[in-house]
Amino acid sequence: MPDQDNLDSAVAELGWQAQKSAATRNAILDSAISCIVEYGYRGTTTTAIAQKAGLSRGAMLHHFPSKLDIVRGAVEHLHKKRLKAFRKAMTRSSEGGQDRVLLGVDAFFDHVRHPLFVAFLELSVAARTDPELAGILKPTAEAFEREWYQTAKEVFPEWQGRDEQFDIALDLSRYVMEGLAISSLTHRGGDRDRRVLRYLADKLHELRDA
Amino acid sequence: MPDQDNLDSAVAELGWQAQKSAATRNAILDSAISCIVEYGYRGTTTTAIAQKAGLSRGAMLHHFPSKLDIVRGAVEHLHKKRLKAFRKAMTRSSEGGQDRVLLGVDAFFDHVRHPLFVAFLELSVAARTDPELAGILKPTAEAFEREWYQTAKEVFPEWQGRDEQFDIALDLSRYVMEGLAISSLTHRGGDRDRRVLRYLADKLHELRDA
DNA sequence: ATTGAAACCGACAACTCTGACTGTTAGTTT
DNA sequence: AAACTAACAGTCAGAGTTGTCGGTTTCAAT
Repeated sequence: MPDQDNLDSAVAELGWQAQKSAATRNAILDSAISCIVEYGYRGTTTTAIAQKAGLSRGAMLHHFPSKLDIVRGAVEHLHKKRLKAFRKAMTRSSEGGQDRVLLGVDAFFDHVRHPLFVAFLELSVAARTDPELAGILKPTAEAFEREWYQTAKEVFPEWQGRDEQFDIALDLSRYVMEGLAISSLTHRGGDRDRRVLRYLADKLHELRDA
Repeated sequence: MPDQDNLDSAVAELGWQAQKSAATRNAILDSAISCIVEYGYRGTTTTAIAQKAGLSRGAMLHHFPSKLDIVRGAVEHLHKKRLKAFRKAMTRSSEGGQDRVLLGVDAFFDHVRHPLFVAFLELSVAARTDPELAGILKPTAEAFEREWYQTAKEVFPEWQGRDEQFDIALDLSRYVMEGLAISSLTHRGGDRDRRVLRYLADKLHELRDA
């Protein structure tokens, strides 16, 4: 056991190599997600990932033996990042003492316009015609949904006892948001989008109070 | 002018070759759309299109010199088919004398679960990272949206004078439906989806009557 | 019937991506 | 200090995709 607790505990605990390895792995996974956003899932090549991560293909294939290994890691990586970002945005919005519903809607809207959601959308669509990817994505996506639901329930405790309304509110919000997100891929609806969001917030209020 | 109006007017007007050419082109475009649904846009190869259309690659490339030409044709083809199917479903639903809103919601829901919508979704997502495809798809998608809106207005004349409510109703329906469609790619929500649709129909009634 | 054009077929070269391989440098252990 | 392991780089062959090209069959017109 190398237990010379003196200077850099991270170095001491992991060693330089292990630390560098972890950093490189992170860089690769970040690069993979970035490539998925920039080139699409099927357009993402190992060459591009390595290049954007700043190392050679050979080096990358040392950390992840095959492309599918990278994908596995990237999906997991994305899942964690997305959940963290969602939780952060939601709790932050719930702290502003004003209209919690409205803040939540805005935060959610930001969430589906974030590159991380684009990456997820890209993966979801690709998984439809790629069984291997589907096998990787499906469990993670289901886990995300469960944790997402749990988070929402924690952040909005004032809905307690209104379970059915809360479920409808969540589902409705989610579908509107995601529909909005994919529609914004082709068309740029500014005012009409805002109007729908306002209407949505209005209905959420009703669901909570009525 | 070969005007021997005797038996087959189509043959007489077009000639066997022209007729066969048109039929083959249709088969190719149908095959292309089918491949997009089955293999995804980036996974669609000219080999697969030709095979599914039942002719050789060489023959296909006689009708469409390049893959991009096929894509152009397929996008246009898809646009027409989708609009026709939508109009048909909507007018049919409006004829059933019962709850027109509910029938419309069901028809719309069927529409976004149809393979043609899947193909459109596939193209939309691919276009995000493919400028050439985007250049082809964007004008067509915009045209579809305009004609879709027009159709809806014709089919539901009882909303006349309630333009703002009607716009909200349409946008809301569309986003919920499309969000529902992409969510169904990963998860299979049966009851909860139905509940949201019921809620949606309820709100559409409100928008119309209130 | 023969000539021309259009539909159709198969083979080919150029390109790209992936995974496997060999070699090199840097850090760790004894 | 030596043996060992991990990180990294570059090259290679194989598979797949696209577009081009020459050749064959089928229809139309003179």
